[in-house]
Amino acid sequence: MGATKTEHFTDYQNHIAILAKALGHPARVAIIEYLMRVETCICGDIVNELPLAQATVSQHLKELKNARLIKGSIEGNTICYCIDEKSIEKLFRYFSQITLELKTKSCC
Amino acid sequence: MGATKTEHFTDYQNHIAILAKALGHPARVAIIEYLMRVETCICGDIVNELPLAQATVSQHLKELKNARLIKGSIEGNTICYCIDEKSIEKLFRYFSQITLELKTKSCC
DNA sequence: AAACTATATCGTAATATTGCAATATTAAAT
DNA sequence: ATTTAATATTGCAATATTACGATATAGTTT
Repeated sequence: MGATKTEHFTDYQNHIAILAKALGHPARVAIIEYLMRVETCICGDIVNELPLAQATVSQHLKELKNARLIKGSIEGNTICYCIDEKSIEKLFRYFSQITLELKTKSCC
Repeated sequence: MGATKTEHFTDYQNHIAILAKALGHPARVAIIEYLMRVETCICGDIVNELPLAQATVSQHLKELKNARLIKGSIEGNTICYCIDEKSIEKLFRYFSQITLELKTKSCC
């Protein structure tokens, strides 16, 4: 007990859940927002932007990377992070579809 | 330590995180999908639809309700659940905006 | 090479989540 | 009033997440 029973759900359901879960923490939402705000992908500086210790930020970045919401490429001494369009687009399409279908329903 | 430091983030960031977190489990994604699939809002039957015990499903429904992703109205003996448009639309707008802004950036 | 900088990993404590059996609650049917 | 049904709550074990200090790693600068 205690662990999520992923095997009972479809790949699609699991993937949406993984993406959503990765955004299920305000620090990680803040990281995405920061990456949007800066011109292109930024090298470094994410730690200074957040009210959390360096180790904690690094951990949050790792989770965003594992979910493929961001990409990081090593740029000499620093690491250049940016948003992974594909994942955001998948979420966009998901909520877009639900929003659209909801319009055809007469509900509560 | 251990608890999320919500106070350091904006209301908006916290709200997006709460909505995303609620969808951060495949069972809850499956519930949303089921509510989409059926004609209007459905009374009952959600438990039979999922590969989890009744108590577990009830808990997942509670979390979706707390995040305001679904609404439940008592209908005599059963409960009528349906998706809360406003929350889905907020997520739609969020990812819509990111997708749009990403197009204006030349990145990785 | 030694010092410095940026980021990752380890270890660990506090807290949260997941899942379920058992039990409670509430309304409907008999 | 009892029984039946649908759903919620409680209690608990297993597991995951959050946060951070300390330490490791790897590239840069001197």
